[in-house]
Amino acid sequence: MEPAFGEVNQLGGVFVNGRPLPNAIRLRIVELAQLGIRPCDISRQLRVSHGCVSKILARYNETGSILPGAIGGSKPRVTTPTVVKHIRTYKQRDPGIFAWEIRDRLLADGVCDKFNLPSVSSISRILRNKIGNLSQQNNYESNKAVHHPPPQPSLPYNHIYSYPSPIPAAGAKVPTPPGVPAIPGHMAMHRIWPSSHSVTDILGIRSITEQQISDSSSYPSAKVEDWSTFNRSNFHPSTSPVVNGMDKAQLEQEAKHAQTLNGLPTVNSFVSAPSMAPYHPPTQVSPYMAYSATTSGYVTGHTWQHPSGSALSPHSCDIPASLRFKSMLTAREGSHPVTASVL
DNA sequence: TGCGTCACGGTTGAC
DNA sequence: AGGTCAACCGTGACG
Repeated sequence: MEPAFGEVNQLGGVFVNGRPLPNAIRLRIVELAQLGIRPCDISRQLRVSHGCVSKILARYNETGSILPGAIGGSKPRVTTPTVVKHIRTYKQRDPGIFAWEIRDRLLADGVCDKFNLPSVSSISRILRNKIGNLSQQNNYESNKAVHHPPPQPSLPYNHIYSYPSPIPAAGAKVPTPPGVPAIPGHMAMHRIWPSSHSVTDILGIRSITEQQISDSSSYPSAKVEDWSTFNRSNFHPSTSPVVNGMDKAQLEQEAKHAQTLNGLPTVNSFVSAPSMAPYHPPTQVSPYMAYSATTSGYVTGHTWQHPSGSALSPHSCDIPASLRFKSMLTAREGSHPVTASVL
């Protein structure tokens, strides 16, 4: 259940306890760091605790990914994809087979050893939940030739826990698991600064804005995690109306939200925490929406609406910070066209 | 003052 | 269906 309220940290930034920061913020942290902004300044500017900034940067340096890790779930201890596949095979060959027989077979065939042999109840659960009864299985068999892709190849189950496709500083590669769409570049960004010299680009706003459309994660919550979540749940892109692991309708809706925002970049629209009503969503809008991980999204949006009517902007920058930052950029980059969107 | 680290309270999702 | 557990999260405090 998503919390109805965000919390405000010591810096005045809004966060949701237990949930990752929105991608836009994470991305921005990395971008600012790449500009040479000190972590402490990033922390103040984005109103994110320095511990968090430190952690995100450290992770980025280590993995090349800005994404949070996969939250929740647990590693399959015994019911690995391979085991499931074998159980399915046994069941297909002998629909009347008992769970204990399957168990014996797994052991006899060397699929499992005595240490990772599933219990009879586990096998029953697999039969019930993952394989279904025989008639369903037969339907599956007959249908899959028409619509369904073949069962997923068994994957080493710890791939699930590997970082979702970090893009590696050195250009290397964490392979995208079969059946799993590659992570958009902005999610595991290249460590190459955009070539465009507009401040918008320098600030990464364009990439973030583009993210509005492709980034499911208005708030990473279920969204970002989807990159890993659908890994875990054997998501298969060709069997469901999803786009990159997102429900397409939801994606479109969120994209529409993003596009129908007022469009003002609001980097300067910070409302200090003390002036904020304790997160007062007008409706049952999730605070995640407020985070809408987009540059304009995380500063505007239909979400954190201050009772006075001004949009709240969790994690947005205050004016002095922005100006300070801008001057830093100017000094650093020389003169670049300053797009109005930033100011 | 800046930053790495860690305890804490929280969320999540497979089992 | 609901509890458990182990993963993750960001904050805040400490050194």
